[in-house]
Amino acid sequence: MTSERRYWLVKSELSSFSWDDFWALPKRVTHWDGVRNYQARNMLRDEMKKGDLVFFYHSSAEPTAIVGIAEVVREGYPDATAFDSRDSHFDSKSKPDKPSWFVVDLKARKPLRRPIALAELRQTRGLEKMTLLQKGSRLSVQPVSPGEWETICELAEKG
DNA sequence: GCCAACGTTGGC
DNA sequence: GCCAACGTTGGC
Repeated sequence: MTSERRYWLVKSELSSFSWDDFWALPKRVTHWDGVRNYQARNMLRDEMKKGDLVFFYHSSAEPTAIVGIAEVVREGYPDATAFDSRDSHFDSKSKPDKPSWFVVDLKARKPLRRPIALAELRQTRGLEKMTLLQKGSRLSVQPVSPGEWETICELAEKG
């Protein structure tokens, strides 16, 4: 292995796919499908590598928070929901021989000892540059720096 | 290529 | 439910 493990954060609306839903899946593995943003697509397709670790974040929740840690277990491959006309994420412009959208497989590894709410992240020194905290940041897949990762894990451990 | 209109995200 | 911020679309 020449490359360092990298870190990411994915958002999910509490009501559509929660950490508990994730944890209850067979093998705790899911396809991270339905992403329809090119910046996020590029990360799913090109950058997220097997073994990378991923914070799982609840949006539209009370409170919004990072709640668990997942791992990339399969690297980018075409998003089948884009090919299915009955699926809400169907995209007629995406063809199996020239797919527009990609997924990775994620496996739920462990819940944080306690959820870390957005408000707490905002108050934490060292996280000022975190993508999640930038004004207007809406990316549903985003990079997390090693320093940010460590800071947040320590916060969760402190209890 | 510009940019107004529109749809979506997501915190509050 | 509101609305600011953002990305995409499409007329010109």
